Amino acid sequence: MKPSYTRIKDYLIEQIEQGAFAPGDRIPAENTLAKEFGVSRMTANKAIRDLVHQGMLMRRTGSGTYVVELKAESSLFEIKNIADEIRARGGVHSSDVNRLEEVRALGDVAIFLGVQTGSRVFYSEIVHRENGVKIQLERRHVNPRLAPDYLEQDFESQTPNAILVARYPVTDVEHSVEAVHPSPQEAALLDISEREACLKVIRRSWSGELLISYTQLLHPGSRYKLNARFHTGSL
Amino acid sequence: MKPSYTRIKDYLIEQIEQGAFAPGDRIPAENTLAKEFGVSRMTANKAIRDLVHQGMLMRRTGSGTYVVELKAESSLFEIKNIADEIRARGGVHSSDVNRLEEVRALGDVAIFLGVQTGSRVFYSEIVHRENGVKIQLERRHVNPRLAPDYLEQDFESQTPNAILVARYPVTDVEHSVEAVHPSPQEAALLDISEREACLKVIRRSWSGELLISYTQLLHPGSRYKLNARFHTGSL
DNA sequence: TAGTGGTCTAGACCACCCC
DNA sequence: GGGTGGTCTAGACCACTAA
Repeated sequence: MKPSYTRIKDYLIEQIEQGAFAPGDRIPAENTLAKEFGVSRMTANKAIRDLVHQGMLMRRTGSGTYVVELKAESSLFEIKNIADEIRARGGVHSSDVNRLEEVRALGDVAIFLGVQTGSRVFYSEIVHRENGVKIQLERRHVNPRLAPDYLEQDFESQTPNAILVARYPVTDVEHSVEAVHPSPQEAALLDISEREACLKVIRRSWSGELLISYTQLLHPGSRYKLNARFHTGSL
Repeated sequence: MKPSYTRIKDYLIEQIEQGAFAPGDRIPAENTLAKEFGVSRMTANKAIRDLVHQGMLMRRTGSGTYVVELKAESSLFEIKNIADEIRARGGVHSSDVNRLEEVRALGDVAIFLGVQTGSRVFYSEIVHRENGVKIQLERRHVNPRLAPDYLEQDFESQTPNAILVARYPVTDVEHSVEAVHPSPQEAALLDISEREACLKVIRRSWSGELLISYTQLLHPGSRYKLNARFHTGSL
């Protein structure tokens, strides 16, 4: 038998998801809910308390219990691709494929991709725009064994990330983040000054033991901010 | 008049901090605590529930309530303090306490700390050095209710982070990262040019639902890089 | 002043864990 | 079987908010 507070929780969640209780709205009082569901006030209290704890509701003594306003928390460090991230913010994503070819892995790239220096790897270079504004230069090296047809994909309609993630479940990601100034080439690609501070993110992703890709992301400092939130506790 | 469940909470926190209840230990049962403190079981329950929610205790139905094992820092983006980070690299950490005072929370600070605009909060401003080189300007606002003696700590021997983490298990962290140029004041504090790209990290940390601190970290781009690795899969 | 959440009581029954 | 937490009741008093 399910605890009876779950009936109240489920009801509230449903109303909120359907929009019957919109963000900022006040929900029925503890006493009201208790009466309607035929339980004691402490039981209604537990249902509400759980949802407050979950971040869905907030309470004000003497005033009422309210549906929390949407938190604008955008993408974290997770494997979300930039197109989704932009759409989630309500923006329009577009991109230009600048280069798409097979290259020889040299230096850092070979080391980080874990292949022999000089071996052939796939390379894509794409500029991503949010509402027409260039916000990311993505340069990606892909292990060709894992995605033999990588170069034949349609990158105008899908991002490289989406293509790879669809095929290989990403189990590990490593990031390094630093502030740099762009090279003249990079500045030109992003239409910014060489003087502008940029956020450079280097990402390596694995599927199990396999290193899938090595990616450099360059963002104009004035146009982009990274967000990440972690929950590490036991609740 | 303080609610009576706080007496039980305070007692438990004290015992845990003093080591009387060590990680992994079972604490007295709800009934026992209720009897000893002369309250009803529901009241003892609320005290325990709060500490579970805060991540300090964990419960097992039918077995008991246990002190949570301290999770050593996950190697993520986490709560590692910069002194440990530097030492882990084999470097020598030192720091200068630049400011240490009570200030009024204004604007962003009040919003992000979740306190009333104009209310008093603790503020510390510290420059951290690795092998003598300045690599981080740390500006931290602390919720005074959570650490009333914050300003009396010895920040030359401990970092603010270490002090706070020792007291409150951090369950949630939120970061935002961007590339910026330093203000003239910031440049002076870090001995860098105003032209240098800097990594600006804003971090908020929670213990359960309590917002502990709001911290701004500024790093010279040429001297610092952030690293993070996540394991996300089931593989 | 009426309504709301915050706290509290003194019981109760149950499922679960461990002995 | 005895102890533990999970849930639940039917009341209660209080501080705070809003009208």
